[in-house]
Amino acid sequence: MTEFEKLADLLFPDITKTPQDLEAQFPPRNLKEGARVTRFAPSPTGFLHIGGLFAALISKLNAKTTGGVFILRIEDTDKKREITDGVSEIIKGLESFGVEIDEGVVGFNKESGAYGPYQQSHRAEIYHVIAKKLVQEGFAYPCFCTEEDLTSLREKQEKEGTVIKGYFGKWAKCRDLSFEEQKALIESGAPYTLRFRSPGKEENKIKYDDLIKGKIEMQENFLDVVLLKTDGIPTYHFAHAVDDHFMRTTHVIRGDEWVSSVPLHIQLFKACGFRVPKYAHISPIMKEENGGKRKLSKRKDPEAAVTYYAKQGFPKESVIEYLLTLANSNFEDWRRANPKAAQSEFPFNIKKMSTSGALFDLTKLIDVSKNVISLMPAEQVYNYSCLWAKDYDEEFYNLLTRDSEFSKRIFEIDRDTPKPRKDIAKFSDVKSYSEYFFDELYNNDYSEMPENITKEMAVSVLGAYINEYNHADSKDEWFSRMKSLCEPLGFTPNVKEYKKNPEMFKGHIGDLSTVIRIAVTGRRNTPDLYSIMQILGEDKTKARLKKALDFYEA
RNA sequence: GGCCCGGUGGUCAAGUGGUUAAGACACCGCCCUUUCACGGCGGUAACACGAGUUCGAAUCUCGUCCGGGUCACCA
Repeated sequence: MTEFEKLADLLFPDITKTPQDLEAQFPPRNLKEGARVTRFAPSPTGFLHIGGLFAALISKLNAKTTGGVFILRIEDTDKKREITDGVSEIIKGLESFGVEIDEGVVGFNKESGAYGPYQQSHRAEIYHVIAKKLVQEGFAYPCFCTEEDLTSLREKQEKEGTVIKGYFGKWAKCRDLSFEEQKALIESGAPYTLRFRSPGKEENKIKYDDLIKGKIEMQENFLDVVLLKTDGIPTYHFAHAVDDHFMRTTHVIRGDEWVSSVPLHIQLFKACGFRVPKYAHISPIMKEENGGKRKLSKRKDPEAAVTYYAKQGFPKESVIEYLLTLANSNFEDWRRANPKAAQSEFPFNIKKMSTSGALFDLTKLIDVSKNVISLMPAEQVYNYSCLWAKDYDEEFYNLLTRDSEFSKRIFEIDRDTPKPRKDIAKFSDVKSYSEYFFDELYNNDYSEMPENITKEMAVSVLGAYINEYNHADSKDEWFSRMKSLCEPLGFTPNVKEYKKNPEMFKGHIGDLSTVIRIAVTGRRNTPDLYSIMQILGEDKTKARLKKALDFYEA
């Protein structure tokens, strides 16, 4: 028995399983050639970042387009960061954007799949089996340095001006402790971490091919990083290697803050005897702040949280649609060619992802969202609006649902046409878009009336129109009637004619309809007036016209 | 500071030695039009800088500058 093996037994007396047992327990997946296994592995902070959603989406797409598997794993190795039920928040977030989890943590205390547990806090034994093997092979050793030791080490390195800081070479005090020293310390009950005995050399370079960033050459890792913390829980690096190996992840897709640890990760996979997965590092979504770019921040930027979009009333389809435009620049071309195709049909290609971080563009999101909503059937817009209002504007919710048939007709205006209107970008826009349909919200003081329309004009137009109004008119009849009203009142039905000789008329058909429009809706700008009056109904329309007439006559 | 990545209009971006340097959003103008929206047409606006290599550089090389990331018993 070598001293490494003796040390391993001393460190992990209870571990009897072997790496081979784990290999057998978590065998290679039986998937078709080219199928990718991806995963999203957040820590349960109870906060789903838009960048996290983005990474999850990309991972999901990669699995889906190749017939693979998308896993949700929870990285809860840091108790300090964890909050109560942060897991549900993440699952809910993913679900509410339609990013479906194939395997892993699928609900509160619920897992599905044969490669679990999927929550790192439940995988202690698995990590220890591999840690033991590393010790046996000399790839890991116990380190008894305290936090104070490490702080003073850093200070010394600072003072000496060492270019590279960290635990390595002559600084790695515990790396070359003799077995007797280690044994004595362990038996004395001294706390220790387990460190990687890096086989790397400072002067070596390694190369790897990132699916997004391309070929990258970096210095080899030679730092003896911590694998297991004092409490026996693994650090991210170690957990990453063990989990992604035994979950048989083929493609690790994550934020690009990780590229600098790739050399470490590759080394770790190799030391463990694992096959190195493919890496794809996604650039973060940024925000502009006084001329500079910075990552969207959880603390400072409300739009960093995925819940922000729900609060604003952006449909999930819009957020995903926007994210897809950022992900693959040919998405918009595809969308133009396939306006009604489901997002899932887009042939996503991870190699087409941009290598640098995009600024989040709310204006673009709004545009994308208007398009998305304009193509939804009225019923769906109505349902979504109700869902939103129920949570964020109860009063409006009550109005919307009071007479659902009536409300739905509002959304039908100019909808199923080749050129649908694009008034609504988010459901919080619906109230102001539709308020004049509801007496409770309609509060007309006629202040919108343009200045060129005098009181006398308003009175004559309204007076004549009320007499002529016929609710049974078809749209064409209705408009003809408006036109025929023009001449007796000194208006012209022909706008061009008016523009040629403005002095000959009091106004044109547009001015006339403006008077009616403001009387009925209180606005200068609305969708098709005929539709509005039809929806409002004869009584209400007439009452509003009459009320306006009274106002101008007074 | 070391290491890594990146810099094409305000934003997202095509582009891999020869292009009038695409397209989308935003902005402006015109047209359509009963208003608005939609739609159509047009416009303003970009290869960070400096040296090379080459007949020829946004594209290749080097340097400079700027931006981002990372250097924990956090992920």
